[in-house]
Amino acid sequence: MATKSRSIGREVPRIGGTFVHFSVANEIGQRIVRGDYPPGTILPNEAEWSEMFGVGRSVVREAIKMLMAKNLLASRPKIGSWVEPRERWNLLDREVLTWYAASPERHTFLKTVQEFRYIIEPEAAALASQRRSESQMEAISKACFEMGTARTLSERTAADTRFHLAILRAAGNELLLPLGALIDSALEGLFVFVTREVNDIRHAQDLHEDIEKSIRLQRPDAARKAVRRLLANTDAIIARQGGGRPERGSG
Amino acid sequence: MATKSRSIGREVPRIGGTFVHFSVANEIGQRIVRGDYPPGTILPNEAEWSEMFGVGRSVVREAIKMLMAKNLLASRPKIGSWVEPRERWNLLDREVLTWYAASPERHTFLKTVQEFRYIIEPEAAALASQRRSESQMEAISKACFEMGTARTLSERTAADTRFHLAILRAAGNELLLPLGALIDSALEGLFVFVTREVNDIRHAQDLHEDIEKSIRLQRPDAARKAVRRLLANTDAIIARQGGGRPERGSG
DNA sequence: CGTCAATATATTGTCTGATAAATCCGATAA
DNA sequence: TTATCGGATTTATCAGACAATATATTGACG
Repeated sequence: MATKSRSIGREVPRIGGTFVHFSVANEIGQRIVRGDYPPGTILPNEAEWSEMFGVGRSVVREAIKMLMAKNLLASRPKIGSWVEPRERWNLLDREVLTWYAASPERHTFLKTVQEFRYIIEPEAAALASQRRSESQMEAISKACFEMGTARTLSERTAADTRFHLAILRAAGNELLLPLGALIDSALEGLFVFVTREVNDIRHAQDLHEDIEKSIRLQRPDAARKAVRRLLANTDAIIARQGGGRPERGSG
Repeated sequence: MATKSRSIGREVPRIGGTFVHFSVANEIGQRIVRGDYPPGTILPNEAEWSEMFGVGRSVVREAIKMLMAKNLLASRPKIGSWVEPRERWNLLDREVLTWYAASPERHTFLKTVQEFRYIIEPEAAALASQRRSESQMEAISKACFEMGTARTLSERTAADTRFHLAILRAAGNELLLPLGALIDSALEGLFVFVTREVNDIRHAQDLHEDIEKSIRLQRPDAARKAVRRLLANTDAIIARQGGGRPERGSG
């Protein structure tokens, strides 16, 4: 026997922490969202997963429980586990979003997220204009400033994320906070589209500063409109760079 | 010894299905959201939960994994499990919402949800006006009609929920679907406030029909405004009935 | 007496094996 | 043909063990 199970976890790519059940949940979750197992499909049973990944059954079970908590699947004795209909998925869950963003449908994902941002962010900015505390304003301004002085693209994206998150926070409605994950994955997904043209960067920065100013001056309506302009600009960049590649489905 | 563990599960109230780990997750999750264990608190360890609820350790672990998936807690060897900062909670998760709605802070919850609905629902209705298919329109109209003909209050609430859900669906953005849980718990929480006055019911029904009509006639702007009127009406009812009881915090 | 390193200890992480419960499916009988 | 019963499969749950890890204590050394 010897090193029978020493290769554990080599099969499944390690992700957060080094805990095996996380990796397993990640792997199975990703497969589901990616479409490997369409809704209604009966998944491999626990013993099969266990052997497939080279981990104990308890690990598989805990991973499955995590996915059940996100409504990606459900299970019953004698039946096994099956993928839930897409309607039931907790799409707004951070990890599910990440898996979606990494799936073949990432273009659809990006489009959907962008549209969703049009719903959320203008109102969030408007609320922030009315409610932001001084320290919240500072956080917003700081992130905006750091966007301008960032030296690398990823630094800029990080500051960009902080900026939008700070606005959500300042809006003073805690239900908005989980949507930070959304913006997070959106900006990350946008990364490839983002232009390096100096003029475009300058313009984008101006648009961000418009938002910052509106919130600072406590002008909800101006903030709303400024956010819409920023989103429209982003859409334009996506269309310009990614427009040549038609997606399957509704052309 | 004899019936040592025969009383299993009697300790913890059974909820969904009859599965013990669900009940345990429910109990612990509810306690956390309710505030029994404030963020940062180290929770009882697995052995203690196990004994406390009279269930096996694996059940406790699976329950904890479910709560970890909702970002309510995290854990490390030697440390134990601790409650995550509220900012990280997946507040938009169906079960978390349910626990929140049942907590002592349910009034705050209701206020927050109502405000959130102002952000989401007008835009959802506007999108639905533009995109609804015929069958989606049918679902909306049917729910609206059934609200009018409902004979009991709970029947009416059920139809009300179906109505708002159908609009979300018709909006054609899948990220909106998880928010159905939000509306669900909102209407359930509103139940106690809802008036039985015939005039009020008549008025509320008119407001719903305005929305239905706007979507049917594909008038986004009218739909948006109609939804805002409905929400304002709801707010007024809450204020009228619950206004006498001042909440702690910002009066 | 103070600082640093080794060690003890407590807790989760993981594995293994066994029993219980639930449900589907087929066989058997009316 | 139908209804009932039993077998088989899968998850649900329990139990006990060892591994990994991080805190806390303790001891040695300066």
